Amino acid sequence: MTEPKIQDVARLAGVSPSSISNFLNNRMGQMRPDTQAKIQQAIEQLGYRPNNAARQLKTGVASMVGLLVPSLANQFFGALACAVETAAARHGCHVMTFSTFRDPDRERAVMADLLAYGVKGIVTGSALSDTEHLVAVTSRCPVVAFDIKRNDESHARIATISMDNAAATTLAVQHLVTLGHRAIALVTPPPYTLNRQERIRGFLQAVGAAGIAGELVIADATDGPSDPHGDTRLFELGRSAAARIVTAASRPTAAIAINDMMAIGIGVGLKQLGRRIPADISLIGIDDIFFCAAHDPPLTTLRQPIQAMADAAVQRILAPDEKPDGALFAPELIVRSSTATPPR
Amino acid sequence: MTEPKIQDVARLAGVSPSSISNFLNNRMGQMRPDTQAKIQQAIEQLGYRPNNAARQLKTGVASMVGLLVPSLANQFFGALACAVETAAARHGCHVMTFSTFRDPDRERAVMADLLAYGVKGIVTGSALSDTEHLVAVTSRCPVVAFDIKRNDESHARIATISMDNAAATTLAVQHLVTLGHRAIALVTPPPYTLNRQERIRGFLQAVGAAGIAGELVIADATDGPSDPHGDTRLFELGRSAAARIVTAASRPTAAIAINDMMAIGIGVGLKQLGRRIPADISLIGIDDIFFCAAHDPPLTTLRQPIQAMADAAVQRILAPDEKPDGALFAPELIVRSSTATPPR
DNA sequence: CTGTTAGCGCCTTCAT
DNA sequence: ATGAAGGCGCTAACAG
Repeated sequence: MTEPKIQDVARLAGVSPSSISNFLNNRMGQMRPDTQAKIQQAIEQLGYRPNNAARQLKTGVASMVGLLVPSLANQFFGALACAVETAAARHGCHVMTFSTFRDPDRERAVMADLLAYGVKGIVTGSALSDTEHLVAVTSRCPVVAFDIKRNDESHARIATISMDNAAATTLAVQHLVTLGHRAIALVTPPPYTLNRQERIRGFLQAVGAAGIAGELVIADATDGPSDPHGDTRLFELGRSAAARIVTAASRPTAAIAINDMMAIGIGVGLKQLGRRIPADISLIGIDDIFFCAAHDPPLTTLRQPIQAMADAAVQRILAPDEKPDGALFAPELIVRSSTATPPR
Repeated sequence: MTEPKIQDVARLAGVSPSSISNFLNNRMGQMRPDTQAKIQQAIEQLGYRPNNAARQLKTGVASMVGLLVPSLANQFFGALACAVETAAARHGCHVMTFSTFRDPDRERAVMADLLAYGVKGIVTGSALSDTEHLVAVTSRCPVVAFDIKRNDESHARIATISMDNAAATTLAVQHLVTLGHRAIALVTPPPYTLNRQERIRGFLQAVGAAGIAGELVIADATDGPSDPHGDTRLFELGRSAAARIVTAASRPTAAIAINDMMAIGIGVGLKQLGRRIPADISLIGIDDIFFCAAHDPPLTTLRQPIQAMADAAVQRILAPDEKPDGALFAPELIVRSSTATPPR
């Protein structure tokens, strides 16, 4: 239970602690090979590992970046966390992840915890419930946001990573139009976030450009069970929205969901209503979470390039001098089996 | 970018640093209320947060536990990470999570990283690819495993948290037998882990006790794409195993999958073969991941009490003196719509 | 090329 | 009830 320290290694190797330190930090510029060998052997013999706390205290920086997500139990954010971990590893960094459960107080608290750990920067995939507070954090370390509510001047110091949300819905509409659809619905929760607003804008624009009917279905259910993990709510919202798609005035033959979770809910709702997908109605999601492939039928979707986005987010923090890797990331249309030509 | 330190607070509050320290550690025994108030105000005014690295260096322990999972992109382990985070929070602890991607070298490396951070203990949900190494780690800090390959004497120092795996399959069989099934298949990858062996044992035993036919389908595909995230492989294995269920000599009218991911794959495969669930064949999974509810039809499953298990794992590390909270956790049968009476 | 030294920010006796 | 002092393990000058 008592770890060997740098002095123990130095003693065993017959050199001074600073040589060990140099060795550990790859400052081998002027070190004789035999010294290196001795050090290496002493380290292994003792099973020595440098104490991160001491190192951090001395250097002032941890080799950690912080990550905030609504919940790791949410498939999308689990995948995001995985991508961020991979991205950080490329820079020799570790990731400390916190779930906020969409609780503003908890969000504030874990931000403070992250700061106390001396993280090099914070990536947040959690909605910004308290903009003021987040902005304050930027004075302590770089902050990169994946989801942002507004995009005004107060966020100048918050870097934003985003897919081209308008392009996603535009591509979806174009795919559907090519298939022959003339009336399409977009199903979304209330557009509180910029992401959603952009998706709506892209939808409206594409539908207008194609000269077809666009039906906006805002699914809002305050009666649902509270949902700290963020999965259930969207799913349920989608399921209950299915009826509104079916009864919409413009008689849509296809539905675009604000994301895959909602699409899956819509799929279940539609089937309960006796509609077949895609024979009666086509369905498209956004994100490309794993279960799109397992859905019945496999779900056509617009894939978010999560790894590329995570790479960019981490790069903004750990290598801010490199060229900012693109502003908006392009969604990729993944055609599976939930879209087809409209009935009749 | 430069954090206030304890001295700054002391100066502003007009007291000594140690009073601040006492305040921070709730050693308020002899402190005058007005002093406390001054300190409190100074802290808020400066936005002061104690430096974790310094605290840890001094006290020797971090308030962190480590968590190893194959990948957070895997739904089950995302949920597990979430549960562990919640459990640790109850003890005022944070969690540092690493994905191993089932790479033994990486597993070793991140274990070492965790040790270097001075974690209080390590929870591993990753298969033990290198038992020797893990055992070595137990001399540095407590280790709790969720999934273990063997259970021999060498693991005496590794605490194990497990659902009663045999009970899960037994319950599944009993549920099916009650429904009227007389021939049941268990579909599993090769039983490399104790978990799987136990599930098989429970299955065989229950099937024998009921006097019905039990078909063991070992799905083994080395030709599949490598799958660092662990989702795809099981899904694909399930899908390709569907044909073997259908053609099995005992003509099973129901299938139990080793877990939900595989069950979902089996479901897709069965449908591709033209079989309806549950009309033609019943299907049961194990775990109760979120998508069971979204599956078509909603999947009957044996729920793992993840939160209770996470609580127990964390307790073993952070409060080892309390009574060990049960050895085996009971699975809970969640009946949805994928099971019904057999055809004819 | 390697050893010596002086803290990093905090906590913990021990005095006061 | 509060202040002073030493050191946790490591790194980064600077000596030698």
